[in-house]
Amino acid sequence: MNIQEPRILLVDDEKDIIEFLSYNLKKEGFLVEAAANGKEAISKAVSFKPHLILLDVMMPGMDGMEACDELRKIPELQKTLIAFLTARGEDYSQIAGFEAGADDYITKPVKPKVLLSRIKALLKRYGQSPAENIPTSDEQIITHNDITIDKNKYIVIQNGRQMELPRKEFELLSLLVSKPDRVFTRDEIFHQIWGDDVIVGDRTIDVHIRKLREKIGEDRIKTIKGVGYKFEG
Amino acid sequence: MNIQEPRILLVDDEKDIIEFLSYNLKKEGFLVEAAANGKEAISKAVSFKPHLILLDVMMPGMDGMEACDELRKIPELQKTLIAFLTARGEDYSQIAGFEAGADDYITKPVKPKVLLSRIKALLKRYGQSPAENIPTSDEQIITHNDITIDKNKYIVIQNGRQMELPRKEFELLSLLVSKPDRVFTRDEIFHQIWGDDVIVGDRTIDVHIRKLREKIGEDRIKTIKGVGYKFEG
DNA sequence: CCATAAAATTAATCAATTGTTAAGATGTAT
DNA sequence: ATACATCTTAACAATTGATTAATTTTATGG
Repeated sequence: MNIQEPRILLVDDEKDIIEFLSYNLKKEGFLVEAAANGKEAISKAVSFKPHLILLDVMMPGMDGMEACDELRKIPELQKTLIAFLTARGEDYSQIAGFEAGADDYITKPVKPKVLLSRIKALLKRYGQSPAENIPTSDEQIITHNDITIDKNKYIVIQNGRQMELPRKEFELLSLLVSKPDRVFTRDEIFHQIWGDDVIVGDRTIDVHIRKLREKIGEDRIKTIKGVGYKFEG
Repeated sequence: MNIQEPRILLVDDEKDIIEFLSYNLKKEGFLVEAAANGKEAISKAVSFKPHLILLDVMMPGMDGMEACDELRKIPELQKTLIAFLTARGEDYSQIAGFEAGADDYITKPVKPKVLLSRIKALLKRYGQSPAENIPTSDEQIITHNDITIDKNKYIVIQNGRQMELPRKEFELLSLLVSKPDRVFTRDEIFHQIWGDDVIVGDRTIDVHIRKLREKIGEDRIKTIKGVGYKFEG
């Protein structure tokens, strides 16, 4: 059986609460990440792909309800559960309308035991077995928009067109696509693909980038001058 | 639980005050060390690596402002918060300009409760609290009001509009936005962005500031003449 | 209110980084 | 061994970004 810990994303602006919850959840074997506000929550949710998001309703900036709205719009998070954390006695009137987006409510303060049973119930109820459709981190197949990279077969598929890339080009592309939009510095790239002790000239990377651009399209890999390259989604 | 207490370095030449503050802070669970003058402050800061330094402005020998200047040049203390302690009614004229480098002001005499809430607010605001242990992913995102800076993607988002800034401009903006309303002296800016050994003319910073203002709006970066710049929230 | 130093502005110049191309080196399969 | 693919390098071009220089504007203390 493919046992993988359920991933939980905590979103709360109060560090104390994050810490408290985090400690208790980790102790139970959950993988936990935290975000301090709505924006952070969204970006972390995308990368972390949690099974469950515990979302504080009242937060500065983008609050929990807005955040929930945004989260619900993200395709990859369609099956992700969202539970609202509300302070006891908090004005329910505005929250009520948002029942729609939330899978559960949990009132703070909450005892660890209660929290855990609620979470387990939630995960069980919706049969959210991680292996189902949520890509795991060590996945051998990376897909992003029109591009799919199969590290096992060593092939790249773009719009159904299958390509075989030379090793270096393949590794370079895999690296960039593994974190779309993230900038990889030249140093990082050297370190990842050539290793620490191989020394190659400055222009080597450019040439590989050049060939990749020829093959997958000129505008997919963006240069950030003085910094590095990134793959654009 | 493995919580690491925040470390606070007190710098004041009056023993009474040190004792008074020290007692109150320790009672709240902070780790406290003391120094009686600027030089001592610097050497203790290096070894103690405090999260926060409470710095008396008026001291014999190297005074608080000088000390602050020196402290800001030490790379390991880049994230350290510095709050000035000023005697009520102290000649503000010279201090005013020296908002530079300080993250907060506290006027003496100060009631323990007030001091504590100020300290907690500071630590919370800049996320230097002990709860920092929570594993953060490799995302470095600074958000302040309408502006979000994503260092991984090397982009700035303002009201949903995404911009790509050249390296120096990006770094300069990141620096200023990292501590809104805090004044950064030109010296500090040079140290942080150009490093110690690069020498460039005086007007270089102005030009970069100019370009930033063109891009993010004229009134976001404020000039404090004779001192430096700050990003306004 | 003026004198003065600091900062803003603008355009021009300079510097650094990356792009491009082709050739040669290295490796690999038949 | 030969042919082919891949990787790297070198030389130069192109581009972008950073800095300076010259001038005007602004802020501040006397």
